[in-house]
Amino acid sequence: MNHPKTPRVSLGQRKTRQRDEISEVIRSAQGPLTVQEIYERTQQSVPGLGIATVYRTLNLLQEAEQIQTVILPTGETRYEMSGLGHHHHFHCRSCNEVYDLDDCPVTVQTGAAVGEGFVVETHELTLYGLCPECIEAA
Amino acid sequence: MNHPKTPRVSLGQRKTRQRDEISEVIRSAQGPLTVQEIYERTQQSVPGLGIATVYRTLNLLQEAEQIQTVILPTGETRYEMSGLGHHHHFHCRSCNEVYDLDDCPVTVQTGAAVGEGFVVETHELTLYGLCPECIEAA
DNA sequence: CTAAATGCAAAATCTTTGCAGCCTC
DNA sequence: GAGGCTGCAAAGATTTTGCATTTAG
Repeated sequence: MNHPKTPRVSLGQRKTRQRDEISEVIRSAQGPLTVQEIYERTQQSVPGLGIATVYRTLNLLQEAEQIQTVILPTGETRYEMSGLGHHHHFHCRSCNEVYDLDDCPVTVQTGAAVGEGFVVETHELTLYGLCPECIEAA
Repeated sequence: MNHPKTPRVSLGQRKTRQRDEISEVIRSAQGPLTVQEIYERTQQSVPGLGIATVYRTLNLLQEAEQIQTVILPTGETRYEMSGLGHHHHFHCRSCNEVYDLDDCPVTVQTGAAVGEGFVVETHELTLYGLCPECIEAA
């Protein structure tokens, strides 16, 4: 019996500086970030990192359910780590910063709010206003 | 004194079939429509109407505050007539149809939900689930 | 070494804009 | 008629993809 070269069936992904840094930037943020923010922040530790790599990595992390997309009612797309549980966001209209909310102020009276026959499974909420820093600065 | 030709200062916009139809399509919808939906529906009464005209008219109507943009948490941009008052939307995850809600199930406890120092001025809510037709079809 | 990951640039989307001809007013 | 409006096509903006090269394992 001969020794067939073990066919390396490596399905796993590789660990790279780029991916590590992109993950880290998202993980250490206090709220969801835009692609541009992620791109700019990763430049500091991994100069030359391409925007395509950011997009590719974001899609990967999303499929791996390590991060999730947050699309604000303004149309702005942002990314944050998943596993934060049910929560919503506060969007400061002055500095544009987005904060995570701990509480959910929504109580959905299933039929009432919509009309008979609708089944509400989930909801998305975004609050707008001014954050403490912008109020102070005003 | 001579008679200078009265300079026609017509700042107003003109009434055209295209604009009429785009307005009408939005006004007669039961919920916010996508650009494609508006485009397709107008083709029926005004064949040849270009997509650029749809975009231009949507921007016009928006500046005139006759319609407003609705961006769903999926990233889908839709348009609906304004003057509907404070309301939210129900998005059917099966047929993708969007319905207007009459009731607002959100009671924001200003400080509580966010933390001290935040001032909540407004909010956006989208409910997800199944509409009556899709439940029936299931 | 081998194949996955990267960076660059080209391609694919979606939306806006320039321009010649058309149509309101 | 004059100037706004339209349709077409080109230009932007954003995200994805192809490919040669680099790099992790």
